[in-house]
Amino acid sequence: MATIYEVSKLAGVSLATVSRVLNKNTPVKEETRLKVLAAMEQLGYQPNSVAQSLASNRSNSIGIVVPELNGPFFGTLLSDIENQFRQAGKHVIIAAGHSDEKLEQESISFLQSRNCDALILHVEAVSDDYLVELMQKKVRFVLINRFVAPLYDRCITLNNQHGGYLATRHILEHGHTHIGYISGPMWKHDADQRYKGHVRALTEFGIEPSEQLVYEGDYHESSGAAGAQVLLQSNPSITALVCANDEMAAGAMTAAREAGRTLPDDLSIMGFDNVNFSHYTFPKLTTIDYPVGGMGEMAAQLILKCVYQQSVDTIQTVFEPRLVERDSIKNV
Amino acid sequence: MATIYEVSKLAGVSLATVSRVLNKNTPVKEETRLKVLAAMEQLGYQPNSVAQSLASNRSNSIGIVVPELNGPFFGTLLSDIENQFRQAGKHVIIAAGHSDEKLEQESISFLQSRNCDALILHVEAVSDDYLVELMQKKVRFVLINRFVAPLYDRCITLNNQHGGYLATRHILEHGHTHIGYISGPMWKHDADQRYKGHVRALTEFGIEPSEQLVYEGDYHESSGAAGAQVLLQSNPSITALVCANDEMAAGAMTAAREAGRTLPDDLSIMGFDNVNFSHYTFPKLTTIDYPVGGMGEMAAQLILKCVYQQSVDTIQTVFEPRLVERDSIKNV
DNA sequence: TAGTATGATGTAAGCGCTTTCATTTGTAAC
DNA sequence: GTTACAAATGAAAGCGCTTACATCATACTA
Repeated sequence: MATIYEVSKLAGVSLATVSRVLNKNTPVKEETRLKVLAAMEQLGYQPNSVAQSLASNRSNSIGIVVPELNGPFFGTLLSDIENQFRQAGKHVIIAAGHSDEKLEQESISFLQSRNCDALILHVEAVSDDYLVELMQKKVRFVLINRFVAPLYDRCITLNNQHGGYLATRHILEHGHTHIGYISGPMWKHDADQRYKGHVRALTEFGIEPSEQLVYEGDYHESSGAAGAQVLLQSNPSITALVCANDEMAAGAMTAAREAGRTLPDDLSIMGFDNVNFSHYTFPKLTTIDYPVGGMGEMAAQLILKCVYQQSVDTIQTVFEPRLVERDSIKNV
Repeated sequence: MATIYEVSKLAGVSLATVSRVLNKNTPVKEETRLKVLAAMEQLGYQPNSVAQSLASNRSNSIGIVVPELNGPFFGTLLSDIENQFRQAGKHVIIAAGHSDEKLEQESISFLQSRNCDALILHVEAVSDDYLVELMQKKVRFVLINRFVAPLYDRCITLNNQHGGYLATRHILEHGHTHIGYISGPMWKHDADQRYKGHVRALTEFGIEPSEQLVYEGDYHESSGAAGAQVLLQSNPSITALVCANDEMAAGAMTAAREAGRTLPDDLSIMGFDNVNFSHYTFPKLTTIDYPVGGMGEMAAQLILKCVYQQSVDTIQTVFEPRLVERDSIKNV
């Protein structure tokens, strides 16, 4: 592999000049520039990004922590983030946090030791204090799907409560009054907010929220199935089930059918997230769209702006969910 | 951030000694080792991986090119690869090739410029010759889901033909004789092989393969729907549909229902891949399991062995598909 | 006791770049 | 032809580490 030194020799200029045409940060006479470019071409020169990083103290890499790498939700997120950065000549390093405090912290320090210029964090188990400390240590990062007040300007969030509200309101508008709710783990902020939205909608329609009608799941398919089974058995009068995400909704569909219900006629089911498989279910799932893609892009933009000083379009930090009507909801 | 220099000063030893306790590659007296470790602890020392890379000419990073970052298939692949490397203290840099020759090449040289120690490639558009050239340039890489003869020892493949055979044989064993086939893009090696397996099974059962019964899709859901629509309309006697992947099978289900068929009674549907949403469909999809996870792990192992000289369990390069019976196939 | 092998540690030269500061060159004003 | 100033370029010092080689202490052999 040719180095900058060989290029400089061939072009008859100094190292510094080659570096300058590379970085375009200092004017170089057009004539010399062309000589240098020709030399690079001839040698098939490729800058060594590791040496660049060491010398400039910038790695042009962004670390990302997400709970899981697989799963429809994070795939989309990663894909959109990668896209943005790729266009800017940056690259992403990805680590999985598995919703575990220790693993999340490990992932973060792993990425820091990799000299990432910035981090994008979708973390759930780590405390707010830990994140605030991180900021105080001058670590540059953006938070996705989490709001921490002292970090308000680096949080990209979804209005989860409004999403939960929209979901249940839609069901109520179809005349349902006996509505089961399968929540996510309540210690997760988004699960809590979605549930709050659900309660708000019920209240607005004059229905008393009841603990009997709530099952706390873990966002996985199997807990959706378990939840549906439990709720339908103990409350046979239920005509609709609101699930805090699509995976659990899919599980609930299976369990509901096994409990003898015909979908959607005997039971309406609502999802949340609008992940890419949600129209593979039968009946096709009515759900709340979570604009993951947009949020990922926005996180990338925020970093491009704050860390790399690039000018970007307006920054938006709060995103709004949207109802996606398909076939899983029927009038009661 | 503390450097190795400060650690050496505090511990009262030389730079080299600190480096040695860090790398564990040269014996250091236990007593000194402890002194050094204590100094590191006290300073909160974290090695600078960029400097390490530059000095050692190893970046401890592995580049991965996949067609897409989202999608159930690649999510699983990435997840398993990341896991393996993470445990070994390596990290992965991911790029999307989008099944496009130019983009795939760009991704590869992007990762090379990032000084990856090795690459894992799931590429489809780039030519065999290009890959052979890459090998000749001493680029270290492993190929997933692709066989190129001169690179035989670095290809991790699935026996796609056998998978295609298993799929169709299973349908035939259920008494079907009018079987439609929705293939992937025939220029892709796996699509071609799966189809060959299909034909082999038909022949074995004494059925003449007919072009009328084949629709060439693109592996996406929509083409599965289109394929089902076309085939069922032009060949109403079809009682089973074999799809070259699960996405298209999901699309086919929707279209079949729209064409008035009841599933699985009026029409049996077979998938391929066993992606994670395949049991969200209704009826749950019978399919061919593609052991992505295992293959990703194996690719990682191969690199750990050849590039990082770690001893690993046996290396397996050809994987076998396996039938997964669910509910989408009925006797005719 | 001298001689030699062995293990532990130190010295210093890079790895391939960026960047500060100094120098040279070119241009315009006098 | 000088002088003054700006633009272009060069020289060289790092960035934080690894590693070949040199050195030194220690233990063992004869």
